[in-house]
Amino acid sequence: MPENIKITVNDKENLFKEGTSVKEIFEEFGVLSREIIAGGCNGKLLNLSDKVNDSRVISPIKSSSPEGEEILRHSTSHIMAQAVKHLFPDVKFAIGPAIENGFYYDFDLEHSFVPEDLEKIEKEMKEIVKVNYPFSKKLVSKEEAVNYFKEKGEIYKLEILSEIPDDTVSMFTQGDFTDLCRGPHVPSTGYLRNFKLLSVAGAYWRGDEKNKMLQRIYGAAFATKEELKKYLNFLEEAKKRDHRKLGKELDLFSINENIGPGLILWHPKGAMVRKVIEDFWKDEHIKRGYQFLYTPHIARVDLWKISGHWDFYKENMFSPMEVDKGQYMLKPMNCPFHIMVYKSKTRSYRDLPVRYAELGTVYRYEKSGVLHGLLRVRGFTQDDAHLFVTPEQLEDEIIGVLDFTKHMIETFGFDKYNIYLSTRPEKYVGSLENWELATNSLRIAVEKLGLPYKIDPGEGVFYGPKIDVKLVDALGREWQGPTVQVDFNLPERFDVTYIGQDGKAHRPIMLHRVVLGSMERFFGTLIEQYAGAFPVWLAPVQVKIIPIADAHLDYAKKVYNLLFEHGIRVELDSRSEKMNSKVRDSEKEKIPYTLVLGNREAENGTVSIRQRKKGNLGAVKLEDFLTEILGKIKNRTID
RNA sequence: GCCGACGUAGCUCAAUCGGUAGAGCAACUGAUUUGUAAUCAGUAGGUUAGCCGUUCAAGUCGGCUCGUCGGCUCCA
Repeated sequence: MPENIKITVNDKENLFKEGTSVKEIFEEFGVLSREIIAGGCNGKLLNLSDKVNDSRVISPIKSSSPEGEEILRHSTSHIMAQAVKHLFPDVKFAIGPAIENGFYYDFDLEHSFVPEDLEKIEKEMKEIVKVNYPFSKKLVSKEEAVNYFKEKGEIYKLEILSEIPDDTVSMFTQGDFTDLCRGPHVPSTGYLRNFKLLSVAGAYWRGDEKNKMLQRIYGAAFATKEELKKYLNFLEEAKKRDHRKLGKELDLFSINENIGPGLILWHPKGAMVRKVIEDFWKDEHIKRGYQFLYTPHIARVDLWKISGHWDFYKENMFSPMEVDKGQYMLKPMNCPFHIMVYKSKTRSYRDLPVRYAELGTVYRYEKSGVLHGLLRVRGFTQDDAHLFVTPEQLEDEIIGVLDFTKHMIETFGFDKYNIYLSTRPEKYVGSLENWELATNSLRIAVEKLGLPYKIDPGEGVFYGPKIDVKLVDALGREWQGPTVQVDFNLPERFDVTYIGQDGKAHRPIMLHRVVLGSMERFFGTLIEQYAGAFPVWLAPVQVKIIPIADAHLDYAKKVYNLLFEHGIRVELDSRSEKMNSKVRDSEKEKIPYTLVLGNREAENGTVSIRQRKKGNLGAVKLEDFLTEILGKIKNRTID
């Protein structure tokens, strides 16, 4: 006969039936963790499925497993809510989930939180931790919960409750604070020690801009002090990689108030990097059978009416300008222009696929609050191309584009990016058959190339399925970069055709694609990828020559001329400064190679190489250095 | 666009209770000629984002505008 056995949970003795699983015990208390340690059993880890047959003290480990962290973070959001309630009794609560690296909670409160409030809240949270309130779970009827929150005036909780279909709901209480919550939670507030409140931001209730804007407090929370420290350190390091900061420090680009927000000035150094990228981009396009176009920046409103942009995209376009009684608009896209080139004569199936590429500068009126350095701007140059293909060619062309994209990402050394395949949304144009064909082609292409991807179901644009590559910035935020999009819409609108073997007109399928995204966004993520220390082939200045004294200027000029003649981007620092000072400047400019030249070098025909971050590497023959650096440039070596 | 914070010399920052806007670096001039991350001295640099207001007096307090930052929303 199974007997009741005593098990200590949350410092209280409880009776359980023999053979109860660890999972059941924790569910009872609303406490769950993947790895569970049982104190009193020699520190042996118990699995959730283990049965308990003797008296034990059970508590969840402070786990760094994903589930454990989520529970920890969610629990931390509860004690933040409790702390806020203590300090601001009028507060109304919305939601407070765990997120990557931490948590947030949305509050409705008259008073606007200021940074000092975060400190106070954090202090109060530490008090709550100190008291070590147990988290206790209680199942109540929905009606009971409604009454509870109605009395407290918690309108947001009531709204959530009204959407829960179940008859019973669970409530979690720690100390004087009770929240509607599915759980699970850690056993008690004492488990939550490694957290930090980071920022306060506005957020619409339910993420809908028609709703009231609430105040959201973000925090970080980890299982261990080390992990929290590591994360806070990461945030500090990320600030140093910020392309906006580096753009200023390295004199790459600027944005001028008088010119306008979101409009980029490329300074000489930034423009040089862009030139290198563009040259490479163009060469690769020629290799892959593309033809280049140049098209205007403005077009009559009529064009945008045909394309549909006037009806569906107007709020994102700069206002029309009056010219000779007609209206012109800045282009937000290049596609209609490319279509017009295609349509400039009758096309045969023999001409297909047609691949038109252009570094096309477009202007989009982005809302002021979304602008972000180089990563979200109002004027930018897409490395655009449009392909006109037959249905039979679709798959091969998509593979070609994705292979191209992969080649670019690898050459530029990106190691952080995510690929998404977006499928048919509810509202769409084109035939189901074509959607099927295109979606499959995209899937086959991405799989053939061995690229890991995720599916975004229903997230495709109305005119066709697409694959997006999202580049990741220093803080881990995603920015859409390369993309290939199938378009069933524009060929219809513009009545694009080709004459088939049967002598009849057919509708080609159109592909839009960018392999970098835009020059601005790509450059921004590139700066963050390398923290401004570009590989030699991309560096705006590849070599800095530092003569030790004026006496060495002649030799320095000789070295300079030789490198310059070989197309190396070289600068000679002939200022009357100390060598140490010039070395420091060169290092701060993140120049890959610094050559220090004095008597020894001049006599032996050598150069003393100082490599970025590595320090002095000693002297080598000038010719040997030339060979090495030319090799690295040619191979686009990534250090 | 929305919520909040912020805006001082080219850059990084200071300026107590509202009482003459300062420093370092950079720039310029001169001296210095140096062996791997800052040579010394001097000079110049400002309508404190802009406008309006309160006040004897505004970088500082209030209002509006512009811009930036963090989010939200948006992102053909």
